[in-house]
Amino acid sequence: MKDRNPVPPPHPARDVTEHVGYRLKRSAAALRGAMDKALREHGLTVPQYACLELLDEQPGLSNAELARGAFVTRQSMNVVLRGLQEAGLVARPSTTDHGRALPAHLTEEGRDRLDAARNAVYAIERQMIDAIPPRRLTALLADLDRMTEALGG
Amino acid sequence: MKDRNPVPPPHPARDVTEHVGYRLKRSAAALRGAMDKALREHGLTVPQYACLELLDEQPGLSNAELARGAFVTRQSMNVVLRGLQEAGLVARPSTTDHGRALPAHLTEEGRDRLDAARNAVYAIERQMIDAIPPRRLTALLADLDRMTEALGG
DNA sequence: GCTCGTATGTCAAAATACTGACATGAAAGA
DNA sequence: TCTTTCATGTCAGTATTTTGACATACGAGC
Repeated sequence: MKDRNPVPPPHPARDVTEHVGYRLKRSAAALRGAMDKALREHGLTVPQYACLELLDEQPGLSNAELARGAFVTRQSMNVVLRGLQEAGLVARPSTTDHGRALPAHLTEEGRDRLDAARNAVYAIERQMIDAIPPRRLTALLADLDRMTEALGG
Repeated sequence: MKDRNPVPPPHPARDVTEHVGYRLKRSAAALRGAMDKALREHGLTVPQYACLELLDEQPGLSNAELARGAFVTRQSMNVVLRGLQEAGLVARPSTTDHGRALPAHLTEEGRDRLDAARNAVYAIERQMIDAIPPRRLTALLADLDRMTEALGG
């Protein structure tokens, strides 16, 4: 019978639910759930919304760039992009004169749909912000960034 | 031609990458990626690891309880649980004398595998913790909790 | 010119997760 | 007791995401 190998926890915690990773995942899951629900009324999924938002800010992004911006693989974003094109929200040329990357951009309808959905998403963002002391918002963002960078994200 | 409907952002931000939701998702994605990579060497997926960790701490949890603890649906956890049972890491009675919930528990091999994988996961946890000022760790956890609760998570 | 390395778009297949649905078991209330 | 309500386990189907692979296109270095 082998002995168990008790690993000292990274910080004082009585159980896994007190670990940073667990809390982070829980918050992300709550956010995802709230966004799923809110965006469903606008006929959009979370990756679709993320794609529209990125394109609104940076028209001409390629599929690979959108994938990195939305934290999914190129292949997943490709599927998302096809759906958005089929829905008439995004347009993309079939060829390009330089390189392989095909620059995507929003259509008029895409912008309208994004504007409508943004209200719902911003309401969620506000819920999160209002839940924490205003003084700590910048610190929170900075800490999230530091963790992300430490993980090579 | 319709006018666009500019929605005032929830807090001063030049672009979406400065929104709380975006940062949160990015951190969670980085964590997920790091855990995926680390756990692959131990032949485990993230949901599988989460399941083992929950069962180590609370033996006898049912499928539904594990699902809630790992932030997935009952159906998804059912697949995970089947895989772990097939791999001999988890055991579950086929019947029970009271109720429908079937209490799961780790096997000897399951505990060994968990102990091995925990080292890798704790190293990641430590990377995150070391990246932020020690004084802010408690505040960070509290803020994450407040956001989660605000979102009904 | 040529090769090597890197980045991109896309196809195919598998893995993973979800929604919808149904039957079972237990607790609470009329 | 009977009914209602709720939680659970599980099946089926669908949707989503990932891994693996390949061809293409550019730039750096020789």
